[in-house]
Amino acid sequence: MTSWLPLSPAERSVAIEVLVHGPLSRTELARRLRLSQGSLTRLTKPLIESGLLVEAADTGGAGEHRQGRPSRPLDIVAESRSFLGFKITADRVYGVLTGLRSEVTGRLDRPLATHDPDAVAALLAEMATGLAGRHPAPAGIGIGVGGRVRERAVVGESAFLGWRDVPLGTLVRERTGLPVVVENDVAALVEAETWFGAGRGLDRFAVLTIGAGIGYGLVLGGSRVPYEEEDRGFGRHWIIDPYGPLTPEGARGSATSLLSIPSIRHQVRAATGRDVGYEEILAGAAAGDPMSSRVVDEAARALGILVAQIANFAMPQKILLAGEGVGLMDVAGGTVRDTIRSHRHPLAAPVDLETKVSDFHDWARGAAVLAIQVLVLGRTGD
Amino acid sequence: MTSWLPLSPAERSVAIEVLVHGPLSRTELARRLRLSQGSLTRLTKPLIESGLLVEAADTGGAGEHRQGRPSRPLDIVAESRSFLGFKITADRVYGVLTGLRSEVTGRLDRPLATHDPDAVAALLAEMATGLAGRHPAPAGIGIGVGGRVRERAVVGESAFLGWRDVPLGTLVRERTGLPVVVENDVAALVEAETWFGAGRGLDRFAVLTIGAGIGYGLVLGGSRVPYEEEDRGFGRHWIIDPYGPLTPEGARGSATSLLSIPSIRHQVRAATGRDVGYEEILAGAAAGDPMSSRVVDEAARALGILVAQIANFAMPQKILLAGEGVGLMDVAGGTVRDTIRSHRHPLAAPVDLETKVSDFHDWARGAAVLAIQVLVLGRTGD
DNA sequence: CCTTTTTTCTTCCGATACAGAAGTAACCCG
DNA sequence: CGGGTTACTTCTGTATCGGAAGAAAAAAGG
Repeated sequence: MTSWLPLSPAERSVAIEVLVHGPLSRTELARRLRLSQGSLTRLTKPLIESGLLVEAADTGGAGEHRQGRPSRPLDIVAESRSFLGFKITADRVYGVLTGLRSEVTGRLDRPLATHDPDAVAALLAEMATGLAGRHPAPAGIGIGVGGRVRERAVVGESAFLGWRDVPLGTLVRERTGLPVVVENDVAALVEAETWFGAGRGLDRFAVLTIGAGIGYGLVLGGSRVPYEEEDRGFGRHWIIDPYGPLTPEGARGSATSLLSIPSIRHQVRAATGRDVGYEEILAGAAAGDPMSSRVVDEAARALGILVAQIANFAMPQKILLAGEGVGLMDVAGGTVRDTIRSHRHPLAAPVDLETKVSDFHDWARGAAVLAIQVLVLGRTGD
Repeated sequence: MTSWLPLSPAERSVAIEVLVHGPLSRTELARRLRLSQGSLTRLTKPLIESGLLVEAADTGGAGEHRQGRPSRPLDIVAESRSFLGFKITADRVYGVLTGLRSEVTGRLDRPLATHDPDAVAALLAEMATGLAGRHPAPAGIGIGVGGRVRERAVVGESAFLGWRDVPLGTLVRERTGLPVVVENDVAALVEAETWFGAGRGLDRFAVLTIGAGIGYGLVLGGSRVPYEEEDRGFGRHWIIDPYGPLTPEGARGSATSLLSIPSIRHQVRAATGRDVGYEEILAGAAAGDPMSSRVVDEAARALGILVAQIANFAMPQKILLAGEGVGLMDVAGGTVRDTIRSHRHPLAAPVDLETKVSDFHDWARGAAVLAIQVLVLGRTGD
């Protein structure tokens, strides 16, 4: 799995800086990377010749500079390569086609009829052909799976697919002829947000996902901290309230049983006997329905405690809430914020909390970013 | 505050590696620092000539090597420089004299009659003279203070001393003529443990101190994460059990009110009417006294929850419990460990927990380590 | 006891990459 | 049109590294 271009470490740092932080002039790059201007001329020359960078059209006439020779911002040729990203769920596969900046240029999703590894690989290959279409061949494929992934290639264990030691990377590579990177879905989303999203340029950054389960990722010094239990079941044993609700998933009063979408629906169903959708429960709480309000309020307090604990112990500069369940913040954001405050030291810096609703295509985009990192820029991973 | 020697970055990394990881041969150093053997000859030569390093006496005949030319381990000349470290408490000042490896070669403590900054500085200067004795002049002084410290020189705010913006570094430097580094006491202890203690060689490392208050420090990638509320009052707003005890210090059910030594004594006093010492309470719990057992047991569970949360969210490779209150682990270590387990994912890596009883001279030693880092090796700090 | 092997350390050389200085280019302003 | 200003390029000296080859120090083997 060799890198696209043989880049020296300094060249790579230039490429990453431009890729992540938009068009930058050589002088600005020299300042950021603490190199001399002369070095920047030397480093950028081969990158431009190889077609990875271009001198941007013009300063844009933004009136930024007053006098002197105008700067020549350099930009990544985002369209020069394309990447595929996939997210596999229990009953559906979501795929996106992106450029180097991880801008989505195509999306697709297909039902997943069987969990047989070969069939899944075949479906991915078929979707790859469909997505790539008449574009030039993509440079690589990233795949996000809920479960444990080893060496960015083998799915060690995935409960919802019933997989154990499935060499998904090899299976897909054989069918597409493209390099493949497989990673845990939460890990992929975290990396994507670190490079192109909320965590851009930060040193310490945390992501909490709310969906079918609770996911957590911590980024320190630009790289994600690996941990043993990264799996959908992460939050099942984070006990927030020992007297909290008991649901089919997770220990009593755990983050999963208080916050995950299935658990919230379970609680409402257990109390009312009706099967209500998540969005409907949120709407009910907003409208003042007592049963929904009680469950949503409890979830909001749990989320506040969780965020406060992350802020207290891991001390990230920013926390991102992502996933399908963050609509909770729209309905009960005030409760969440109040709870955070009451569980933080009054002198502590306020928590920089960002919310981002993400659908399954966003998860697929995260996987594509992983392919960009590994294949183009030669990041070997952890 | 210039560095002792003008070391190049590569030379500095060699010096630090030898300082922290004991005597090492050139070959071993080359392996660790990913340099060629030739470079190591070049880098070590001036360090040996300047007297900072020496070739250790012999391999020690440890029978380590089978054949071939025996290696020549290099070692820091620990005695070549000495350092002073001080810890200031409300009623007493503790001081130590150490070598480069932070080995203590002298200790002293004096009552603190007044909190007047000039008087404190004068006392420190007097103790410095007493400690240095007939040794050659120390290379620098480190001072640890509970409270906020700015730029490693000015005590921004210290509640127990009643100080605000006291330029302690300057005051002591003027009286001793030596370079001075001032830092928060917990921060200093954390740095010391990172370099020479439990956190040696680790990438992610957490320290939790139990004493008059609760302190916390997180080290990521070799450097400590700075945070706003670093102060004795850190744990006052970590709510562990909302229905927990209410004590004079800290919010109801906070880490401080459940775990700190004054709060534990307060709880026993409130229940029995007698003023009992901390050690006596621990002994009582061990002997089965119901009142002490109840308080100690609750504290142990709180500690377990705290450690589990740190492990869950900050994911350090090791957690060190330090301070005067860690005797709790001897009496109720089982409860602590059980609680940690129940608040962790079953698949999560077991928490590497180390306990270290520390007295006030250990805090002073931490401050001395800070002086070593800053003055000898030119670490500018954060 | 001398040679071979093995490992450590040193010496030397060439390649690389950097900073800094000086020069060139591009644009504004009067 | 020339000075001022800023961006970029070219050039050169230097620092630092890796790699090859050699010297040193010990064990192993005849």
